Amino acid sequence: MTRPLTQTEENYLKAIYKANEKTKAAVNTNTIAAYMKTSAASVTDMMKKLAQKDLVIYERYKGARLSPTGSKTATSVIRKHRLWETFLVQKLGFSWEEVHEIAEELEHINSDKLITKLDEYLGFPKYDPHGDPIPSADGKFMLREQMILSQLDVDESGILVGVKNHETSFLSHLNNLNIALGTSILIKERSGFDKSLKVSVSKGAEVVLTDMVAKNLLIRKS
Amino acid sequence: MTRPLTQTEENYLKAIYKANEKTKAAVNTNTIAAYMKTSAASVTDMMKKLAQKDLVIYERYKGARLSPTGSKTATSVIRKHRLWETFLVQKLGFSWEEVHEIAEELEHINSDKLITKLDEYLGFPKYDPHGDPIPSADGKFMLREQMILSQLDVDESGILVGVKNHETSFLSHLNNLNIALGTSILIKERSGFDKSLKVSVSKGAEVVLTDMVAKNLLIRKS
DNA sequence: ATATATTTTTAGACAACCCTAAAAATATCT
DNA sequence: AGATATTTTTAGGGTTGTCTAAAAATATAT
Repeated sequence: MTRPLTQTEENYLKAIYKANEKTKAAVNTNTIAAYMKTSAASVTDMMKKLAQKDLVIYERYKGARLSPTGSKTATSVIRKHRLWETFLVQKLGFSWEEVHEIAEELEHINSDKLITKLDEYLGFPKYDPHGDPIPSADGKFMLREQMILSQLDVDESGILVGVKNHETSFLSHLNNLNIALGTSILIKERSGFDKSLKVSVSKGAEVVLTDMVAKNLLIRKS
Repeated sequence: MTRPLTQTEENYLKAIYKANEKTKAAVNTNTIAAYMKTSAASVTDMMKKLAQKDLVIYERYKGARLSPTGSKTATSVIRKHRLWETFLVQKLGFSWEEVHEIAEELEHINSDKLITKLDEYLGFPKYDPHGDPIPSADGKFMLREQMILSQLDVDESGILVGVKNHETSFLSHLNNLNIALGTSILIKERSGFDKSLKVSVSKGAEVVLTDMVAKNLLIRKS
């Protein structure tokens, strides 16, 4: 009788997943606490519990990594999150900065059939409204060539395929600049002083992007 | 700082709502316990808590009724449940006996905007896939003339507009008989012995309905 | 390498929701 | 009305997930 995980447990797994996506090294207690906006003590408690359920590999004072099962679970939650975000934007007409919070709730709904049907209904999307890849049912991510806008040279151009920052304020800022997924961006000038870029957006309006913005834009060179 | 209700609290309110829909009288502790599949002791605890939050009017040993706020909340949860059921059937292609459980989870997602947009996406449906009325955002139900199939006389006919029983087994039974919402049913014969009915379905096949089935079919006379 | 700072764990406690068993209140029967 | 049966509440306790404060382990600095 393996009972389903609680939302909290799923969120811890997701936090660990996101924290070590690249490194695969063990994640600190404090790092998890920051992700979860909770205390280190609570994290320790939860790591013991998740380790006992074989979802996490945990050594005291050394941090935690996901077990294969834990990793599969985390990926499945991310899949659900991104499919729901896609639904909210494509079908219900939400804008990309509104959907994260709602999807944080929807991702915990428990029904494989629901997700299978939702995926089908959406036409098996490979990327969500922020350009993040949607893992397939067996946990595989679609990878793509991408680079950060700040790495482009003057006179080079790219198409926006993703964003590294998902905060509402950042996404709204892009809305104001008329920058969305698929928008083409051509670098016109780079300031030697603060690295800010003058770019032309969709072969039209010229706008200035601070380096802080440019660092968060993922593009495919065009 | 009114924090949102927990799923459990919402489910208790829904249970009280359903238990006294007609009578409006106070609901027994044991009745609520049966609905919630929990112990009477737990119900007493919860009633104290809900009374303290002004969601329920509760007198010890006398049972509970919903306060205006409690009633509004219960109605809103029912609205969400029925809209999600409609979505699952109409958009994702679920069959009517599969959707209740999933909607039990979806009904607790917290976003007014989500429900507003879902309602619009579905074309402001007035009835869910079981024929139950979907309350409007301000809590009003669309009422309709309806009667129970067993009340019809021989040679009278009606259109199925709802079902009183929502169990999977009952709904599957209707599927097997080719009876769905909108199906027209004409009474051909009534047995004097066990009140079973011989009916013709959609002006075609003749089938026999036991009284137990006929009692659970809501029809509009045609 | 020893002291200091940081990180992590343990200890003890609280809130939400659940339980069983016993006590109290109410209802029913004769 | 008195006895019995039923319903409801109280008492005491368990689990999950949270917290703060103190103790223990590890890392850093001089």
